[in-house]
Order: sequence, then C-alpha cells, then structure tokens
Amino acid sequence: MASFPELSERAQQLLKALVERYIGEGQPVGSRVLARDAGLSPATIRNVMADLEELGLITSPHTSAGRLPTVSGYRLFVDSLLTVKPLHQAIVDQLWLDLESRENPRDLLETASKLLSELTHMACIISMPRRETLVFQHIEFLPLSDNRVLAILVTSDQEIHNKIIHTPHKFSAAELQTAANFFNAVCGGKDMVSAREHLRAELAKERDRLSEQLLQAGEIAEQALAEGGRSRKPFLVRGETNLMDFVELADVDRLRGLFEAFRQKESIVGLLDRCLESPGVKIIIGEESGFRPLEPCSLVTASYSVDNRVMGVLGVIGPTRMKYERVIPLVDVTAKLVGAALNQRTLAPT
Amino acid sequence: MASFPELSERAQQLLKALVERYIGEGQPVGSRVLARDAGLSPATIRNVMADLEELGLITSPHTSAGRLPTVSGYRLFVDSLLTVKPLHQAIVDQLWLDLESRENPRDLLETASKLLSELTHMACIISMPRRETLVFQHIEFLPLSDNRVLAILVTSDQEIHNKIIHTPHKFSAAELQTAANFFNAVCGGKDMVSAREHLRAELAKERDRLSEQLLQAGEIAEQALAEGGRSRKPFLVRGETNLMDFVELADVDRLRGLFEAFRQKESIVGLLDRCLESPGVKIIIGEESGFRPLEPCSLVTASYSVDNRVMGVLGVIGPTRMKYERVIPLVDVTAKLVGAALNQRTLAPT
DNA sequence: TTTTGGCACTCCAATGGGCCGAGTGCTATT
DNA sequence: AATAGCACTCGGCCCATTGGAGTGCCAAAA
Repeated sequence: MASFPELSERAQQLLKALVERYIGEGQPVGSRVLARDAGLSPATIRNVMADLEELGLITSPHTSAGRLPTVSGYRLFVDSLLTVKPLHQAIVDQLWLDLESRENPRDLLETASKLLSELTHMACIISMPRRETLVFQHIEFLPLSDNRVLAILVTSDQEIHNKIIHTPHKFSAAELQTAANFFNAVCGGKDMVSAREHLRAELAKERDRLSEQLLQAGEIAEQALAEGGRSRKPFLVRGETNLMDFVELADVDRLRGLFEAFRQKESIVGLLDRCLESPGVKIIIGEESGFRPLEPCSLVTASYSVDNRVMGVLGVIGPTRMKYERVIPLVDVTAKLVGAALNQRTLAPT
Repeated sequence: MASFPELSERAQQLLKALVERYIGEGQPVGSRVLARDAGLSPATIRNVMADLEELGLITSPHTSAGRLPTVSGYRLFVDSLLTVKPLHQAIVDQLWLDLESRENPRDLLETASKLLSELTHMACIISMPRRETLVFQHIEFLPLSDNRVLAILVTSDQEIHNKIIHTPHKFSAAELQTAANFFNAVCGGKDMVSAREHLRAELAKERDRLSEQLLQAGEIAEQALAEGGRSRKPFLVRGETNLMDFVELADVDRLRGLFEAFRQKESIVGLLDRCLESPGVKIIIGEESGFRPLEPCSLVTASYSVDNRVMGVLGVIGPTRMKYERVIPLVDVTAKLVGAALNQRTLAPT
C-alpha cells in the first residue's frame, strides 16, 4: 500500500475535510467551502488541491467542477485520517438482546444480517460457518422406505443437517444403530473435515475386522459427511433493496449487475474469503474488489470467531460514498456479538 | 366480469391486433399501422377505435399518441381473443427431464422456478406445499443436551422437517422411543392439520390412562407438528432480476416496491391463495391484483396437484405487456409436470 | 349506411441557442 | 507562503423552434 509521507499535515486535514464533505453532500466539493472551514482563502486551497490531484488522491469530473476523492483518496482516508465514532452503548445492548435470544445459528445469522442492513440502510452479507470449523457432534440414521436412509447430523453449534442416502440394500434399524454408535465414537468432537478423513482412515485400517455391513454403512456415512454437513447456501444477503435508494446506484444496469452478483454467489464468496484470514475490520473500496458490478461500491467486513477460530465473515455493501465512521464500528461490533452469541450456543459434546 | 356482446367481430379483431402489436412493440399503436393490416383506411380504424375507447378497452396516453389496451382490454384479450401457441414438445421433454430427476420436493420446486424464470425471462414464484396437503409419515425424537429434544418429522413427500424443542425435564431415549411409537401410530397417514387435531383429541381422551411422561411428550409433539411441519418460507421467488430488463419497469422506485413486496411475502401469499381454489391457469392483470407495487405487472399462475389434491401454486410475474400466448402454456405445462414429478416422489407410508 | 380523404389541431420529443453559476488555473501582489 | 484578481471552461437550465405522429371531425364517395 502506497503511503504518502510527503503529505503535509495541512494537506491531510484538507483531504479529510474534502472526503467528509463529499460523503455528506454527494457532490464535488469546491475550494470555497473548504476555504471557509479552514480559514484560508480559496486560492490557497486550490494550490493544495492541485497537489492532491497530482498525487492521485482526488480528481474533478470536469474542468469547472469541484474535486472528489479517488480510490486512493478513500484508502488514505479510511486508513489514517478517519476518526471512528464509537457506537452508542444502547445500540450495542439492543443488538445483543436481539442476537442472544436466537435459537439456532441459522436464525442468529439471519437476524444479524437483518439488523445490520437496517442499521446501515445498506446491503448486508454474511457467510455461513465453514465446514472446517463445525464440530461433528452426533449422527443418527433413520431407515426410510425404498432402501433409503435418512442421516441426521448434529454439529457443535446445534445446527441440524439432513441427508437422504440411497443404500445398496435395506439396513435394519439395529444395524443402523450399530453403525451410528461406531461413527459417533470415531468422529465425535472432530471438525467436519478431519472427521471425514479420520473416518476414511479408520475404515481402511479396520477393513478386515469390520463386518461387510458396517463397511457399507461407512461409505454411507462418508457421503453424509461430504455434503450434508454444509448448509445449502454458503452465505446470506439481506437488504439488497436498500441499495436502490442511493443516487449513485440509481441506474438499472448497475443494479442489475449487482443483484445478479448477489445471486450467483461465486465471485462474492471469493471476495469474502480474502477477508477470512485475519480478524478485525477490512475495507474494500470500489474497484479494489476487482470485479465490475461492485465498482461503485465499498465493502466493510469483519470476521466472526468462536474460541479464536474464525468461523465466517459478515459485512456491509454500500456506495463508496458511505459513512465509514459509522459503518465500521457497527460491523465490528456486530461481528463480535455474533461470535459471542454463537459461542454461547455452542455446547460441549454430550 | 363484464362481457361485450355489442362488440362487432371487426372491432374484436381490431382490438386483438392492437393488443398484439402493443405487446410486441411497447408503444402506443396508431390507426395507420392497423389500417395496413386490416386493409382499411386509417379513418375507418379511428372510428372503431373511438368506440373501443368509449367502452373502456383502450386509451391513449395523450392526444396525439396511438392507443394502448386498458386492463379491461387486456382482460377481454386473454379471455376470449387470445390464441395460445402450443408448447413445442421438445421443450416439454426437456422440462420433464430436468424436473423428474430431482431428489426432494424442495429441489424440485427450486429447479422448476429456475427453469420457468429462464424460459420466460421474467420472475417466477412458487408456493411450497401447504400443511393441509402434507401427510404425516413418521416422527422421531433425538435427545440433545440441556433438556432439549430434536424432533424429526418425515412427510409423505419425503421432505424432512426438524425442530428443536425445550422440554421441562430430561427424557430418556427409551421414553422418547415410546412416545414416538405412540405418535406414529396415532398420526400416521393423516395430513398435518388433522394429525395435530387428532393427536390433541387422543391425548385428551386417554388422559387418565397415559403416564404423566407421555402426556408431556404429547405436548411436545404438538409443538413439533405446529411449526416444524412447515418449511421456513412459504414460497420461492426466482429470477427477479429479469424484471429489470423491461423498460416499463426501468424505474428504481417501481423496482424497489416490487422487490420489497417479494421479500415481505405476506401480500403475495394472499394473492396466491386466490389462485389456489381451482386448478388451471389464472391470470391477474395489473391493478386487478389490488396492490400497488404490482400495478404495472401481470401474474400468470397455475396450481399444481397430486392425486387431485391441490398442493400449491406456481406462476410468473412480468410486465402487463407480456407474451401471454407463450407464457400461459409454459406455466400450465410446468404446473402439470411439477405435479407429476411430485406424485412420483410421494411414496406410500411405510 | 359505411368508408374514405382531407384538413386543422394537439401534443411530444428532439434540437439548439443563450445565459448563469460554479469552479479552476495562472499570475501579479502583499 | 498566502492572497486577490481575472480570464476561461464547462455543465445545467430555460426556452423557443421545429418536425413528426396521431387524432377528431366533416364532407364527399361508394
């Protein structure tokens, strides 16, 4: 990331004022208004502005318009100029109240996304817990008609996953019970990925000692772990319609691109993965996201964790011209609260 | 519904031509173009048009523009003037191929909505099977930690419903098994609504003979039946973004209203219920729907059934100015195919 | 009686000129 | 280094003009 050590204190303050003003008004800001604030003459301001423009921090859309921040300008602003407003405690309490009462993680994330999108008046996006972080707690098999078995998997966050499995022949209830006991013993307490690997290894090792039946059941459990342990959708998007209120997005083509992107999640998932690694708030501004539909938007994300294990990411999508100083603490706090609520819900294996 | 017996054959043909033209071009159609088609002079056409306008079947947006159909005009058109194009057999086959291979009803409806929205380039809406039509097949209880019980309910369409229930005290696995057996015996084969009523009656009747434990379990099962038997969302909406392509909807406020309506489903559910009663295709044009956001839209719906029991409704939402003669058979056929596929998936109780 | 041609009229949409305001860059001055 | 002054540029707005599309009506033709 480029830093700008050559930037005088005054230039920085001016940039800050300019960005804040632009975020507030949405129109290119001229030298006069800034001059008033700074107690300097417009001409002086213009000189500084010319410098800032040369550094690529601001531009003007045309000759006789004011200036507005470029992506680098925003970058510098959020990285070192911004003073975040701490969140009012009452809001934090309210958030916690709403989140804490949710039964299951799915509900919890649903609520969180709803709250966040309402509070920010923007779109909210939350990735579901990853398979790597879900702990296998308990599996149960239920015989259905037609050589099919219903596998029910309970993970440590008390989420239920179902999968119907087609079996080569009919298993009796007793056989299924035996199998379930075996799997619970082998996999219990492991995360979904290593549970699966462990199960595979165990099956291979004990191949001789296990009955043919159990071996087959093993294959089945493998199947159940493969897909059943993941929720249907990798992430939630809520409040998309809020984006329609922003003038800079009030263009049908743009909106269409955005909404399309929300629906076919792949590219967004990639983006979110970038924010998974480290905890804390991450900001992606405009074209930094690297793909078109999000160009006029910024993304403010934070990962949420349980026991210092990163579970997923949540964040907010809005116009580049958003009130970062309000959004950042909101996202930050929400992520922490979601983590805490999730933690409270995650019980030790029985 | 007002009929127009006083309408001459020629006037009807003219109205038909006008509507078709307007649907095709999207612009008010003048007397000249119609004159060419009809082999009459523009002046003659104008006379007829004046009659049609007086009857409230067409209007002109302003003095020097052509005419376009009013809601009544569309109504008359779809009710008695329209000649539907039969669907190409290849498309039917393809649809069936795609639908028939789906594992569970949820997937099936998901696929159907995707296909329908793609084929029509409009938004598709499908209501999930209603509780009244789902047959209780099997219930199972799984003890969790913390005085909680996981109820697993299998319905006749092989869909799985889960619910976590908080219990006043800890039940043993054996107790739960007994309870499950009891409920399976009492409720098996009944639809969800009457299963619940039946269970309630049974509990009241046998109150003295049943153990306290079983009674409590009964309350629990009641809970499970109440909500667990219904999927989380009452209906699916797919392909909303397609609506952005239509010029008549290319207005952010309109779009916002529409999308908002899709999200908070209540009003839409009411609309769909209207189409539940009788089988066959139903069409709701513009303001007939009776609520604002859908004003510039039409709705083409058909209910789908299994064994002559209406399960739900599916349909398509698009601009009033849509190609009804193509959309109607598509919706019709899809509904039938969904019913057939669902039927194939619905197994007799074990 | 129905159809047609003609004519005056209305209205929209596109075009282009003129003007104002906002803002800049540059230069001379303090 | 900061400022005042000045010429210049550009977008937005208002407004008048024009052309085209279409109508309604009436009188003449079929």
